Amino acid sequence: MLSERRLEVLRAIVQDYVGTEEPVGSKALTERHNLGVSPATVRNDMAALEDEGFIAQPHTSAGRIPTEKGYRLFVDRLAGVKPMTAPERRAIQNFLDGAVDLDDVVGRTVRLLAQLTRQVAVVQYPSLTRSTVRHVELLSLAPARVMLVLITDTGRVEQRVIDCPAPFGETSLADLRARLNSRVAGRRFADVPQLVQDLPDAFEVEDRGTVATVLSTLLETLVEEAEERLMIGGTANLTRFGHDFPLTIRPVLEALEEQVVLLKLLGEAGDSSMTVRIGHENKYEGLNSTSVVSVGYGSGGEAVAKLGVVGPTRMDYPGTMGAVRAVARYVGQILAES
Amino acid sequence: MLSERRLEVLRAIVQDYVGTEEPVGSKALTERHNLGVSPATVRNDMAALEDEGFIAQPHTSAGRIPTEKGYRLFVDRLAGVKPMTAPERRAIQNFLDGAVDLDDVVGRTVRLLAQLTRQVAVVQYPSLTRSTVRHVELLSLAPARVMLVLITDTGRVEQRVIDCPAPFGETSLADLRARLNSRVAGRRFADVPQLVQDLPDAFEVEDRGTVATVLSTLLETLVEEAEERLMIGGTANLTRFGHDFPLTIRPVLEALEEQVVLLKLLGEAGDSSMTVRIGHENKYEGLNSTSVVSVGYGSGGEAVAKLGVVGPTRMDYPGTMGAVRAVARYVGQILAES
DNA sequence: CCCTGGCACTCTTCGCGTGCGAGTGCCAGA
DNA sequence: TCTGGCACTCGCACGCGAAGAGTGCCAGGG
Repeated sequence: MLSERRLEVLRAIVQDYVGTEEPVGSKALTERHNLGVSPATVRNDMAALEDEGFIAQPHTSAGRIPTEKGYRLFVDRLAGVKPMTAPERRAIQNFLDGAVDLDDVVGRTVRLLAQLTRQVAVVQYPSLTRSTVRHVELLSLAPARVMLVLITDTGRVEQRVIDCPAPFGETSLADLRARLNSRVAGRRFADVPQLVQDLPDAFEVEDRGTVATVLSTLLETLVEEAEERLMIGGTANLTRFGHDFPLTIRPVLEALEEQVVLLKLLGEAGDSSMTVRIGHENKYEGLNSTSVVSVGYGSGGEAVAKLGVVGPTRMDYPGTMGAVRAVARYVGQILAES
Repeated sequence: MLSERRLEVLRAIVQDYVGTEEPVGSKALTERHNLGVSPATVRNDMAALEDEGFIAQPHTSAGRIPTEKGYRLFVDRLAGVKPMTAPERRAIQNFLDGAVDLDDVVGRTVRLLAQLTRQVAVVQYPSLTRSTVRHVELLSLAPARVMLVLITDTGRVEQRVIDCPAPFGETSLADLRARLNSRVAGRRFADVPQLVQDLPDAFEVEDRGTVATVLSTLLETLVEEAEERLMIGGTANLTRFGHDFPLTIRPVLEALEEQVVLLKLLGEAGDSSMTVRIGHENKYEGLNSTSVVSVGYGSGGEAVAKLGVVGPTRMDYPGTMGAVRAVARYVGQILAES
């Protein structure tokens, strides 16, 4: 078991290393933090911490740097979430408030997050599966051609053009539109299939084929578009990554281009609560030298999507977590308002 | 005036340097290309080329590398466009043929181009200034809250939530919807402002404020929508850039995130014909160490947008130009089909 | 039992001098 | 106008030594 002071030493090491990016030695530690003990004592503690695998030496005559296990302990037990200052919060709110539509909200969020954390930001579009239907619109383009427009409560809009098996009158269309909306408006996507199951029965025989086509297109759209989208930004911050550039940065850029990888990454990260994945805790090996801080955000109490940042394992965890949490909150508010 | 052989020497220098990334000396040149003359002669030619500013020496005892002026001459007079091989062309076509919608076409194009050229690819979405309005939908969310949904003939959908100055009844809403659509459906974006100008006059006094608000939001949306979008990809290829990483790569990443910069860049590049901008020919200084190869593409004879790649000035110009041209052609075909 | 000061030891880093080699410029001759 | 020869310049890799940072260990004191 590690004594209180040893944990304190670990915290000090992490903080210093994150600040300076250089291995930290016992003497420097006692000077920068008043631990109340001598360098020699700190050395003993460091030896113990190294035995436990929380810190390591790059080479024999260098100071210590935290291991992934060390960061893990730091995040779990030693560090809180650093709250944003009032001006920062105001700035966040102001910046997000100007958004005109969902794309804009996501775009602003990603820029904001990248700027606040000085790292790469990733923002997932509100998921369709967890959204509710605000409205379904049907437009007649031609006698046997209908456009289906699906609008979610988070502001996402999807549309499809449907070729009907038979001409479909305006009145039937209006009827279908009304019935459809009365059933699904305000309901969750997941529930839609059951809700519309028996809908064709309410129509004349000659219209049933068209109604069925429209419904199946609707369901199809729900499935297809449930496929998540996301936006990334702040890749220029990758240049602050480290010294051994090409090797570190390349796989990260590759991972960032593989949206599938990122979506899986965000998906794996628990529920809506804040998740920190450090180094090899990330399954995708291109991201083994990075940490990912993510959190769910949503318009109501429940998360509709995730956002987060990707940065070096050596990152300012409390600050990053604070920024991520704050941004998620305000984005949730913005979405709830619209 | 430069003799034929000297141009030949320049071409050889560019080719070798692009291949090896190392300054090329007179001896190596005579060995790798059979110029039919001795190294000493080549040295004289090199001295002349250097006097003219086409090549330079990094340091006294090193070989020569092309200057931007040298690349310019190479591109203008010494190099053709290397055509794609038949298998390559087939691969391009196959890859693009699978696209299901516009987003997919652009996404595939950007990936393809990045892969073919091993550089950063930029693809602009087809310009919307020539688009027409397919339908305008108005939905009542609350007594004084309306959602505007705009659908274009290219399949793009934009929506805005509008807070009305006064409550707006369902019948008024239906009236506005009908009048609006009868005027603007099928018309070009550019014509919409005049078409709706006198629309408020047709309504009761108490509704005019709301109608005006809706219209101004519509016009605003049209303007925003017409603003071009683009997609980039292959940023991981930036790692192949050179040795002095952080300094070179950072401004490029920053430029790539500034879509405005890129749009301007593509916009400046002449009409639809292939344009090559080398180093400082790019106005934006973050891209001063890069070359941009771009070309217009379109479904018919006319270009609707541009695409291209951003790479180091030391790039394989003939190959890159060949790939860019080929991809642009096939994308044009795909768009024409759909 | 834990903390402390001291001390010897280990490595990395940096500066410096040297030799090597690639590449050049110039010149005289064909 | 081209060619071979030759002296010259420099960047770079290498080896060496000094400096410095940091450690581990040990004996002594609270």
